[in-house]
Amino acid sequence: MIAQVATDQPGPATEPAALPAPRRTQRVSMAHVARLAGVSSQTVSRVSNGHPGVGEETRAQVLTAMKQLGYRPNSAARALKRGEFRTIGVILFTLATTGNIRTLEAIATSAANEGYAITLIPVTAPTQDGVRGAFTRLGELAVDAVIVIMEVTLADVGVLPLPPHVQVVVADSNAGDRYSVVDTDQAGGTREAVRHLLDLGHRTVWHISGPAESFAAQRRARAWRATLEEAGREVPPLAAGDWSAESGYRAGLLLARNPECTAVFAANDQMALGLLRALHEAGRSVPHDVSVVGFDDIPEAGSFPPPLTTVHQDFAEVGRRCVAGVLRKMREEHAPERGTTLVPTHMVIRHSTAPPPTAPPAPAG
Amino acid sequence: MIAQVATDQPGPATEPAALPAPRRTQRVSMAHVARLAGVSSQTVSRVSNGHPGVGEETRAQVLTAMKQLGYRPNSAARALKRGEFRTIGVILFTLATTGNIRTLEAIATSAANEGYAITLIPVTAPTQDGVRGAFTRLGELAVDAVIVIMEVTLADVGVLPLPPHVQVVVADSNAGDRYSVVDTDQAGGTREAVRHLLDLGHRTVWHISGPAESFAAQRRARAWRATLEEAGREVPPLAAGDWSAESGYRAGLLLARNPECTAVFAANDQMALGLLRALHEAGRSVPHDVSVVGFDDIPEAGSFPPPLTTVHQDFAEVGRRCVAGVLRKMREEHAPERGTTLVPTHMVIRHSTAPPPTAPPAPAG
DNA sequence: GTGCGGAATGTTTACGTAAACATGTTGGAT
DNA sequence: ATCCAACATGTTTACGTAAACATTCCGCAC
Repeated sequence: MIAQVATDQPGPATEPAALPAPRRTQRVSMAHVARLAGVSSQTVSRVSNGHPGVGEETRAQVLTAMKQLGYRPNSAARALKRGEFRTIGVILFTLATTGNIRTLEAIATSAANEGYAITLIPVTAPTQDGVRGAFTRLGELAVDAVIVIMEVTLADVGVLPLPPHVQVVVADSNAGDRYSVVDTDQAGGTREAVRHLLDLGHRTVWHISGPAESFAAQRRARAWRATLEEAGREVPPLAAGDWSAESGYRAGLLLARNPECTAVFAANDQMALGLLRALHEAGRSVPHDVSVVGFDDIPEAGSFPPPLTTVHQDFAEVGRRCVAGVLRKMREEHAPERGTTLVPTHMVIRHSTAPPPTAPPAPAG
Repeated sequence: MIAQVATDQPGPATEPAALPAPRRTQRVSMAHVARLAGVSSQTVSRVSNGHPGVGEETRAQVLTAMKQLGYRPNSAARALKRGEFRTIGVILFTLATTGNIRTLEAIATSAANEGYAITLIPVTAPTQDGVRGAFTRLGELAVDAVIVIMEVTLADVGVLPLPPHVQVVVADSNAGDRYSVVDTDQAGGTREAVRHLLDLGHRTVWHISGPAESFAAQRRARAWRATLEEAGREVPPLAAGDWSAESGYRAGLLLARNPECTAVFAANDQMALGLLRALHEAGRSVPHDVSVVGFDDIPEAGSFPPPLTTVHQDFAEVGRRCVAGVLRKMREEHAPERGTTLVPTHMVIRHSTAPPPTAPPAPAG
């Protein structure tokens, strides 16, 4: 039963001349190491896991044998025995948006710090089938817990069909009543942005929103409206974008024609970029004629013409909290806690905002 | 031995009132399904894997039992038995660059199509320790093959310390003599870009390069130089950037002061954006005074002021080829093929390029 | 000297699945 | 009536690991 091996000792650069031996079954197992070291496989296991109760000399022998054979623990067997994979699945709909990417990166980093690996489960279509497919695969996947980055309202799904026994944390969603949700404080950030423009003396603030299906876009638009209403300002018609710079440009072309419009809050930096181009082409200077605020603070924002005032999101913190949350849930087993955790934002003021052309020194009336 | 279960039947919404039963061991196995369906576990296995030779009626019974118990195959056991995980590991150094992200996305998509999942292995530091750490984890990870996205020269590593029995494909590297490498045709794309500017009548082309450690940056810079030399043009001093828009801006401030400089090739679109801002601030109009070409064709490029002429990379194709390559290697076992596959680029001509101010109708002399 | 505790190591077993092999059952050809 | 395919299903076993339990050996207290 142990025979098969031999062939494969990964010795130092013994390039096999012509036909390499038939491979496949020749993984080195504890049994091989044990045989070579002249001990039982249990002892190898103990050494491999750093358990105490192994003699100094024996341990050294085993270590040598392991190195010599190039032994690698078999994670499948290990997972089977232990009942856990030390892996977190991440379900997301696209890697095309800045937010998702940065959240993913942060999740990967924090997970790595905790000794967990990340398995990516892309969902092709944001439909019931798409999600169901992802979760079906997921159910069979080597994963202990799942983080769903669900930035979009599902076309035809009310509830996520989650597999049993897998803990879930959702980033960027409104499912706080059903799952644990970690999200950026969209409302807070938006409020800051709008207030900043109002405080500069603008009568009101226009808005280019993200796509209607996006939770973040919805929340930013709602908070924009609410902030204006609270301040007793007129709420101008909303320009609907789709996150892309191109859509910001198109919205900007309209806005640029309206001399009333002196302050615009774009729901993300890319659309702000498109807006900037539209304003530039229309001959309206930023920030002298029109002030612009974005959202996200992408790395390029500081190099826009002109450098963009925007709302900075702490994606790293979102990632950290997602991982922490999911691990806590795993360990505590019970109490499938729900509710939403908000990660605060802060404004980065650069050169795309200024008082309006006819700057009234006191708050307008 | 089968006892443990019972507690957990995920029946339709039977919300347990107060304390949920102690969990952990109660995963539903084939044995449970078999018992409920009144068959042997082997029959369950056959149904689960869609093997033939199971009676219609029996199959239906088993299916019912599976649904009723919420059975999920245990991937650890499956992997252990089959000797494969149906998972590909992806090692990368950062998710901060457009190229990496888009390649990753493409890899994830193609892998999913092939029924493979993706495990992310971020390397924190591009040093020997960092890489070694990643590969150590990797060795214990549930992965059948690895794709390395190595866009950067390792500070202190000559050769990748790869674990045995794991097939590898490298994206974006110069390790073609050691591994299979899939890369964008950097040289071809650069040549096109430079020739485009030359053909418009510019005497020569300036270059803002990426960071020195980046393979792609190296290759783009080299091809730029080579193309100019082939055409017998003067090679202006190279401006070194670091991919960021900010660095493009800094380089642009210098370039803008030089009236000789009428055409610039930036090694990526972000730097081109910074350059655009610098030129704009310096009062030099694009494309009338200066022509600019970027590289990558990021989604925003079409919305730059002005829309950027750039070299489009087919990241999806890179991803597809990486996955295809690594799977082929796995299946064919033998012949660890090496060499580099190049994915072609194509130019996207927008509005940032035009003939030079003093447009000579014939090729300049 | 006897016995007992504890350290070092070995043996058994189970994790859940699926290949390989074994058994049983049916119906059609002879 | 008999026998043998062909099919449906059951039984055994192994994958590599690690917990639980068993054994051996030593030294020290009495």
